[in-house]
Amino acid sequence: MAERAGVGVGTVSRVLNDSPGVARATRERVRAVVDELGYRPSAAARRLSLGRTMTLGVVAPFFTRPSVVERLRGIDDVIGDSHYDLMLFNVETPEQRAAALTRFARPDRVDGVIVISLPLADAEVRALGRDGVRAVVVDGAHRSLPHVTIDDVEGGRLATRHLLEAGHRRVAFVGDREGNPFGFGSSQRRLQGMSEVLSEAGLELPGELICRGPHGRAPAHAMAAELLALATPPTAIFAASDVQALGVLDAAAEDGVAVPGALSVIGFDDVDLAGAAGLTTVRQPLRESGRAGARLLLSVLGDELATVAALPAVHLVCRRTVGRHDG
Amino acid sequence: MAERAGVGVGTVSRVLNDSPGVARATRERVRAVVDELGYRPSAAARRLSLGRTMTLGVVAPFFTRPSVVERLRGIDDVIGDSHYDLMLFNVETPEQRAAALTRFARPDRVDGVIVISLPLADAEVRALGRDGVRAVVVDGAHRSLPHVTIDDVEGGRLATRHLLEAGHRRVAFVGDREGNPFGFGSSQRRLQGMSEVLSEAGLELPGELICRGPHGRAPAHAMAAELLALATPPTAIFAASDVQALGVLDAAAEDGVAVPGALSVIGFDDVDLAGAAGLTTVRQPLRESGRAGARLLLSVLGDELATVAALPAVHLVCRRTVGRHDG
DNA sequence: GACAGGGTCGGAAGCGGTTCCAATGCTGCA
DNA sequence: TGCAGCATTGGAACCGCTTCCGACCCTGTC
Repeated sequence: MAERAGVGVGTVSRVLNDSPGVARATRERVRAVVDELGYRPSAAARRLSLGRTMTLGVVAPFFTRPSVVERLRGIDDVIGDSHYDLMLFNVETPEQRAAALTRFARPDRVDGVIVISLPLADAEVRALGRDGVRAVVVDGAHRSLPHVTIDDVEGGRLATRHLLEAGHRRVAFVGDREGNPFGFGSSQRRLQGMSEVLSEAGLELPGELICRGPHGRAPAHAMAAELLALATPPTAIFAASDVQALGVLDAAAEDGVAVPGALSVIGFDDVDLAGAAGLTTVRQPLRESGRAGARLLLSVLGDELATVAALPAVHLVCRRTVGRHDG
Repeated sequence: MAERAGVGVGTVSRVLNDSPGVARATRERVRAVVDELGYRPSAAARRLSLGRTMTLGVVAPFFTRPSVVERLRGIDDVIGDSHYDLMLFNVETPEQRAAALTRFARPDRVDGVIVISLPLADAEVRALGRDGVRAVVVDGAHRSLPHVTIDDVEGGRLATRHLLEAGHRRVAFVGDREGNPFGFGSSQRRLQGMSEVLSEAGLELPGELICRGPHGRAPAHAMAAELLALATPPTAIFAASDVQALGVLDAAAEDGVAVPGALSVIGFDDVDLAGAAGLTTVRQPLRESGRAGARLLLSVLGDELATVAALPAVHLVCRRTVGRHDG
């Protein structure tokens, strides 16, 4: 913006930023020249000068999980309406995980990050704080970080009670491996809710009925196949996610086990896939959690006074994969 | 990086960028100090100085279409391994569409953009060129832009032939509205393939069997309901996307029309949902198209000599929604 | 021994904004 | 009429990096 408007650089800057202290006439003249020239200030220069990037990052085990996509939608709902740009960092390997924190989540790139489904170590959180990168966690928690989570334990209870009410007594669990670097404490907590309900009902949960492995449809398929091959196979399986429930369904189909006739299956999340597959599941507010996380980050950054509304509670969505069992 | 290493700023820069002209001893000394101090150069300053952002943008009607998510996966596969950051811009309204081009796709934010499923006007392409923002198009085409597309017409033929071979003679089409600002020439081209095959077979395609409306499951549901309410309803429906096919399935379920007994349905894309719903569909290489688009952009930017491999051709995936019709 | 020329290196300028401070012009009041 | 004080404005300094140019040191050559 050559000072073709006949004013100083300072004045142009003030006009563009709606800063006070510019006479109305001047302001209008500058504006006229600005859109006559189609002038757009350089975001790059602005970032350097301001020391803020006006960019927010999302770090997530991204495309491998439909639940994450749904959360991203929620995040975009909010960020899209703000003045921030949205940057993505996908994590699928330990190297990427490290890179996300050391190279991507830095103040010269982003003002803040939303971390999805990734447990953060204390040292990592400290590093973030030291660098001045604000962070919030979605589907996870850290003592010193704002976070949004759902009641996974309750979700586990809901699912299990539903199975029990349908008459099942021998139910198995298929979930994520504990303590993996990309984990999912959530899987473990869902199992916990399950255990609670089971033991309240005076039922056993033998180790052979607890399967944990890598996330994904195929691994779940394999685990379910083992369950079905047991001398006394379970009559119902609770999967810690819909994707895994689909894997269980695959195994049942392969073995010719009727669902819900011979085997009942219940999932968790209620992603689109679950609806299409007619899967009974525990619904968690995925998109809303993304929105809440984004709002949280904006408010931490001081950009929004907005209150972050409470998330809807988890609840059961009954479809066609749970049937009565009278044993 | 205070010049604690006892060298000038120029030297530090040269070391960090592996530029020549630095004595090996000096280079090593600087490197030592760098990681002793945990020093990281500021991306913001670098961008300003370089005049490049080392950031790539994706502009897409993002979260509303699972096919787009799949393409994004492919894009991330490639960009994640490059030196570029990935920025996202979601388009769902005409305002967002305009903003994407005037505010987001600018040289101070991104070096290049991948435009997905959005038809670009000549003026828009010119503006991009003038600003020096490189662009490639995925699922779309523009005379003067590199692009990756599949053979939609052939896909339409494939689907229709399959239906014809199953004995159907009265088949309908459910697709996207023509010429919408977020369109999808692809829908139209798929219809074209359908028409070709139909007329080669000496069959009619009356206007009442061609339904076009907004993209999405619900609108497709509504359109299919109208088709089913016809005096002589179609015995098969070709939907221009899986999402729309799902909507057709919804309508059938609502009306108690058996699929594939009384109605056959075939979709397009083969997204996860299709598999879960047992939908017969035409598979297009979504993820690969994302990868190809990203490679194309990198090569346009001169960052990659990589050849962009040809995409696999579209082909039929037969599942459970197409049945024989003997009329 | 003087000098040309290559290898290294230091640091000023420049990228394009924001912001702070000083300068200017007016207004109102004593 | 003189001056304090506010509104407005211009522009230097600065953000942290890259790059270009000039300086310096050494070597080899005649």
